Amino acid sequence: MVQDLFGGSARPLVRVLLPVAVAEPYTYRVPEGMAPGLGSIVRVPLGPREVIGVVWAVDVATPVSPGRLKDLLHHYDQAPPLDDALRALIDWVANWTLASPGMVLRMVLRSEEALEPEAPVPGVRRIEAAPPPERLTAARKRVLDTMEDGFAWSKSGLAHAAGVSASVIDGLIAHEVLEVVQMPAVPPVPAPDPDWAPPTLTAAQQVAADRLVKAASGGFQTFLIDGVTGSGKTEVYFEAVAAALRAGRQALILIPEIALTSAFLERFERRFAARPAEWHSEISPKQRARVWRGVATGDVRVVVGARSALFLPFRELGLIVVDEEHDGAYKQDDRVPYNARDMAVVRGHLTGFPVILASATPSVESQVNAEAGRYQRLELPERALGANMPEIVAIDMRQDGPERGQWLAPTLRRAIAEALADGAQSLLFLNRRGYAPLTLCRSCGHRFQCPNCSTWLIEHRFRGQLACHHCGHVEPSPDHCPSCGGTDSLVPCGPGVERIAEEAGDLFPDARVLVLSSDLPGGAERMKREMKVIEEGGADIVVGTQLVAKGHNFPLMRLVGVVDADLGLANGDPRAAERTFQLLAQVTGRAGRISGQGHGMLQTYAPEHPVIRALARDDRAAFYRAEIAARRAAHLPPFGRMAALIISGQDKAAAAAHARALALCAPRDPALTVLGPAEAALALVRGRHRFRLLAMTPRATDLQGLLRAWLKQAPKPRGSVRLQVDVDPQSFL
DNA sequence: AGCACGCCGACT
DNA sequence: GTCGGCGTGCTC
Repeated sequence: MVQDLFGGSARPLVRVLLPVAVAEPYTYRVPEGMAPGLGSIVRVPLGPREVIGVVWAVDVATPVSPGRLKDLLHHYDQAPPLDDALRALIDWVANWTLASPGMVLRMVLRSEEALEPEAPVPGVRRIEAAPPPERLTAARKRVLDTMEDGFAWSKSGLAHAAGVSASVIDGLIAHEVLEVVQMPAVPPVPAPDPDWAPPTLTAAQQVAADRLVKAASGGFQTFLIDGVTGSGKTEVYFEAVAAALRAGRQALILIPEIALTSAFLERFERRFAARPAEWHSEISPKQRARVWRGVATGDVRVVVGARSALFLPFRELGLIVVDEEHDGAYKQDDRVPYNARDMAVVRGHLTGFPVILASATPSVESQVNAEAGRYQRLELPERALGANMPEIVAIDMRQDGPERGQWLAPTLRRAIAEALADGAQSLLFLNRRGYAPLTLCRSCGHRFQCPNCSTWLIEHRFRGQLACHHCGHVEPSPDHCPSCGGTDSLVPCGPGVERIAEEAGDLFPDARVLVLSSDLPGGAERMKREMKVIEEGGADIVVGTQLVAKGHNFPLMRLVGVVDADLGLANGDPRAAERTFQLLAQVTGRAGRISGQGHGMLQTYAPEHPVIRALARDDRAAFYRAEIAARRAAHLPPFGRMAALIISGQDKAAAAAHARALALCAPRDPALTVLGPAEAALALVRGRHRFRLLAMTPRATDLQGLLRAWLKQAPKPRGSVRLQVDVDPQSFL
């Protein structure tokens, strides 16, 4: 207690971080009888409303005039405080992403409900002293028989178990045979058993698993499990999870897609006899609160979740696994722009536990980190179960292309025919939805364009529509040209999956052809059904977009034909080659995954491109060598830093002035090249409200410092300014 | 006049 | 992030 000038006792002050986009924590008075410590979760007044926040510093001097100070409203003393390591992570991530710490805290405090203990569930129990009811009907007898064990039951659970309706139970309560009691809330998930079903591992898997198990009880270390499709990475890191559990620690497994969780959870259950807790954007508020609470108290031992699970308040986290670490879904682009893969490594470093990254096609960043010795590489070069990797060949479309208006090369057609003859499945992969990406008028040259965007409209023949894949605009398919009025003059240009399916149907009229594309009517349910149909051999030829690349195993798939392997290589994204390589490796890896009898064909006009050559020669190392050299030469990530300054708002003149300011400050650093102010200015002239500047420098600290200083001194434009830095932080740990 | 909307600054 | 205040412009 501090004596103030007037001899009265001044209340101690604390700084509270609020889930609000302000630069620093705010100061509040601690009222009598409240004793929050570092990390305590509190409720405070903020302007006209109340918000929750976390105590970031205690016993501080007031930075604002005492007259403005307000009192803490409440201390959530039932909720465990955020520990030092988690608070350090919040500050670290805020500093790294240039977001306000409050916005990072917001990702931690995702469930206000979780701060109060879970309300007990009302249940019913037999009143022991009470005799059976006078009229013991069959239904009533079933209820009492079910309750022989003497335990309390939930009403609905009891009704279900006894096969009666809830009114029978209400009747027994009214007759004072049963009483209503408060049952403690059920734990969110049962505890997993690390020794339930240990797998039989191959020699290579065993070597990797042994190293992980050894590291599991130790401090920070990052592993990269670099294993081909089907090599059994999951079994290997499950052993690390088991070791963490045995050591009394919690484990977190991050996976990229929500859509894949259910299959993954089942797999986990087979190994550990219990489902892990689930965490992603779709879970119900109640379950979210349960998992959050359970993670904080230690009742939940393993969480499987999407990137946001990284910010859960684990009590004794001892391992993070990042599965498919190369996946773009780990990046968040809005609010706090972070990559959960990198922040997982940061969390492991701050708390002191191992982190495992796993992929069949690791990101270039992780390959470089492994080469530099920052990550321990664990290689699984062969498929488990003795299956062979598919043989991949490139088809040079300049020499072996089909006739005009057709898209499947003769070599690929022969391979499909062979697969059909053997009763095996083929997958034709084309990452383009719809029938044709462009519709053209042959007589006047009119091209159908989106009224909102500057892109072409994609024909969807099954639906009879033209659609814009950027904004969702749709219009009915035209029967004449709106420009010259010509009928019969409209021609579709280029293929989409629908058109490939049509061609396959024409070539093989007896084959059952099935299209898999994310825009199929019927939603997730239909998709599940279709996947099952394929799995059970109900289709001969599957034509699919990107979604066939992930998750699902097709046991009968023998041939994978990539219709346009060059698609995606040409766009200006610095990661275009890497992404294409990863996608095509994943897709062709679907072939013969179970049978070991598979092959892939890549239709290409650029057979000498490093991506195509690496895939066709089954020489992944060659791809990474070429890509790493190219990145190094161009100062691209992970050697250069790529940042995007996004200025959004209505005031074009102010935003344009900012673009010029950045362009002007760039030459001060000879290593900094600013690409894009001209494009950005152009976008502004065209009336867009957003643009990007891409800036690159070999040293991230330079770029960050430069941009931060510039953001501080520059006049604030109307609208908002957001800075996004896309850089792998390993070199700063 | 009445209000819908967008912008902007404050929030301890 | 969220709120209230305020100016602008449109409608009853």
